[in-house]
Amino acid sequence: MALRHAVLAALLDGEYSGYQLAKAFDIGVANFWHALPQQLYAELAKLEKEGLLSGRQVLQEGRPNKRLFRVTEAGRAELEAFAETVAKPSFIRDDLMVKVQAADLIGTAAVIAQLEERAEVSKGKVEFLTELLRTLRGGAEEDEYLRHGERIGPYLTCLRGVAFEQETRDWCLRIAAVLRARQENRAEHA
Amino acid sequence: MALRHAVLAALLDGEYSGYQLAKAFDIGVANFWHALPQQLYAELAKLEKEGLLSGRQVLQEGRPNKRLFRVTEAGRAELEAFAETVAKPSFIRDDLMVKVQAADLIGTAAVIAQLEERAEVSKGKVEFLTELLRTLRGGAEEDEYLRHGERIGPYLTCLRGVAFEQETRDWCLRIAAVLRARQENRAEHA
DNA sequence: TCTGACTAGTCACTTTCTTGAGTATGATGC
DNA sequence: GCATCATACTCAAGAAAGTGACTAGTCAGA
Repeated sequence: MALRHAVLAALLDGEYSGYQLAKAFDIGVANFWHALPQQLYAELAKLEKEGLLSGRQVLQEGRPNKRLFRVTEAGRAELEAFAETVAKPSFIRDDLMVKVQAADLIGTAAVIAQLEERAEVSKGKVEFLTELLRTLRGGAEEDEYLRHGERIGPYLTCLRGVAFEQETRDWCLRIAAVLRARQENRAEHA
Repeated sequence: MALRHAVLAALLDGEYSGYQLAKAFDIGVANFWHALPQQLYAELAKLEKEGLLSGRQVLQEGRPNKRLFRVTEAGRAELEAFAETVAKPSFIRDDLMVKVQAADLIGTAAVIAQLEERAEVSKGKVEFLTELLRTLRGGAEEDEYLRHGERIGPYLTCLRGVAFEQETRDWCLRIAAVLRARQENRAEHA
């Protein structure tokens, strides 16, 4: 049971449909939790059945109807209890790093290309998240916002997201350069 | 199919038993792939059956016998093919960040304590990994090692691990301070 | 002498995740 | 005019991962 808490935490900020929640997971929540839309729909249904969320149907014209969910008092209590439990260590899985681990014993050309591609993606995310941070804090300075803003949770996780993506970008570029240099070096000595 | 490649990449550095592999996963591989011993044993068996690994029994005295595995030519080819496929985006899950996301709508005392605890853990990892890096590069300077070292894959992923843990530590301490300040602020105005 | 940690695994069960497809409507772009 | 994208989901099957318990001998320390 783990996704449930990520969903509850994401829904604290308002009423969302499964579809909107999936978007939110792509944008902000992705900084600390990865999940596919199908999982979210399933989890929402389960949480509603358990009374941690309440859903209501919203009829729409010109587009499909939707169900909006909000966290119930029981849901909030569940999160509260979760916050007290010991946190598991953070969990990472990254294909690209597996490839880098193997790098000198397999061909590196493809890996270099992928590192540079990932660096580009991360750069895009940094820009996007930086903009998102600006939006979240409104006109305020960061320090001011962190001291007196009402809802800083999403801002804080987003800060971490920016740092992570920045790190990713730097690392990818550095490693790509290292591998490229070795490739050239080998070519010279061949 | 994903753990298999992490296992193959980890085994490139020599012959390991399942038990040793589990250790390796705790130390270096944990920087990019998380897996439990039971999964590893199961995966080793599967990979052997498919011919990507070959295992041999080693009889021991004073302790249980063990099976050592090495990557076969087919295994290397599999990794080679894997390196060419597009890498999935990195996959993160972190309980602690879920708690921070919810932070201002639930009690923060426990979260602050956990942030500080995690910061300590990360500090320990930074120290450990920094030492590991020193060992890996022998007496050489980093630049020199990266240019001419024979096997730099594990070093490169380890570099990333250090950066990640350092980042984690900084973030945890900063967020803990922010949350603490808000707590005190509220107490004053109450 | 007993406890607990280390080595070296195995087995069974359950939950979770991923993959891939299907449904339906409206708007937007070429 | 057709294709594709956006909204808004649902379903099923299969692969992967996680949980917990169990075996069994050795060695070090209280």
